[in-house]
Amino acid sequence: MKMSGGVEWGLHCCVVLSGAGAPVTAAKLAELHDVSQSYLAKQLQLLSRAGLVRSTLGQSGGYVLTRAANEITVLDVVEAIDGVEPAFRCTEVRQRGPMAVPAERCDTPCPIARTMDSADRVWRESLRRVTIADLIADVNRTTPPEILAGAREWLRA
Amino acid sequence: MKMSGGVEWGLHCCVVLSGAGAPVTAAKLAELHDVSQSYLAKQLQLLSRAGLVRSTLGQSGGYVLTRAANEITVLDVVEAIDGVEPAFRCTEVRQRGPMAVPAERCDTPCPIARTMDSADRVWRESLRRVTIADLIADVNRTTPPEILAGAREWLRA
DNA sequence: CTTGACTCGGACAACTGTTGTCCGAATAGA
DNA sequence: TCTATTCGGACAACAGTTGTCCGAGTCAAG
Repeated sequence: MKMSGGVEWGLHCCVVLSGAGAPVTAAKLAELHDVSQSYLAKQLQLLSRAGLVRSTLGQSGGYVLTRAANEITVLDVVEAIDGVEPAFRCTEVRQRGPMAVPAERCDTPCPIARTMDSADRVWRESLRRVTIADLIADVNRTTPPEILAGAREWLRA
Repeated sequence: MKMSGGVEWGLHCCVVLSGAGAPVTAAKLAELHDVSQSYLAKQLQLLSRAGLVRSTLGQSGGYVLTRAANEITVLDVVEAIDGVEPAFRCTEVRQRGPMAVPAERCDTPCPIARTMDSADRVWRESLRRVTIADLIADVNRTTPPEILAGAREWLRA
């Protein structure tokens, strides 16, 4: 089980976008994070489709967050890039084979599916509790101020 | 993000093995669940490596649980088949690019990684709370008794 | 004790999904 | 009007998972 690597990039991009007041291009975001520009563009498309960022075309265009940082949860980004499908999907094994349980007796979901579903729910709930604003606060607290200022300046240029 | 489909099979096998007193062959388990015999064998190998089941060779051989059903958690099976690696892996983007944070200033993990780690922990904790015995109790409560008896008989034959 | 048939175990392909790249359509500014 | 610059979706390469096979080892019966 592996989450898409684009989730990490997407979250970093949201943090950066929140700090910059003006639109930032995909190329700049890619260079800043030292990742493939073309591939990061795809992740930004996913964020755009999900309505988390808005893109403006032409000169001096780029990406901007559509909401305030404290209105965007980590779960929003994860689901936008990695999808909303739960990791476990019940295939109803109990309805197959020589000792199959008839479908009309399967009104309640399989206990295995229920267990997985419950775990998935607490996982998502945990991610929903953290917002981009929380991440930013943590970054501001743990990274040297001169680097933060440098990054802000580098983005402007 | 998608969990290996073998996890579902492995859990069903554990439930069945717990009910049968004698060793059950991979072929029988595959036929009972109507899944590929060769592929299920691989999942059983993983369970064997993890020490959850013990295999006996030769005639009248097969698989048996090594512990009582209430001593095996769902998480045990998930980690045996799907691996113990967390879904999210931090690639330390902050240490890359033109505004890289020097490694010696990165003693605390990235807030993104911390968030993901925390979610992963509650997910695993949720799965650890449920044992095979719990699943069996649920199955016994929700499936028609005649089918349970039939399956037990079918396994013996 | 010999034989024989049956078991699991690891090595070998096929396939789906993710990762990565490219060029065209559309846009804002000069 | 024109040009430079932007994003967006279509096109390959790679990896991991899924699926299959045959050989080594083992127990039971004769």
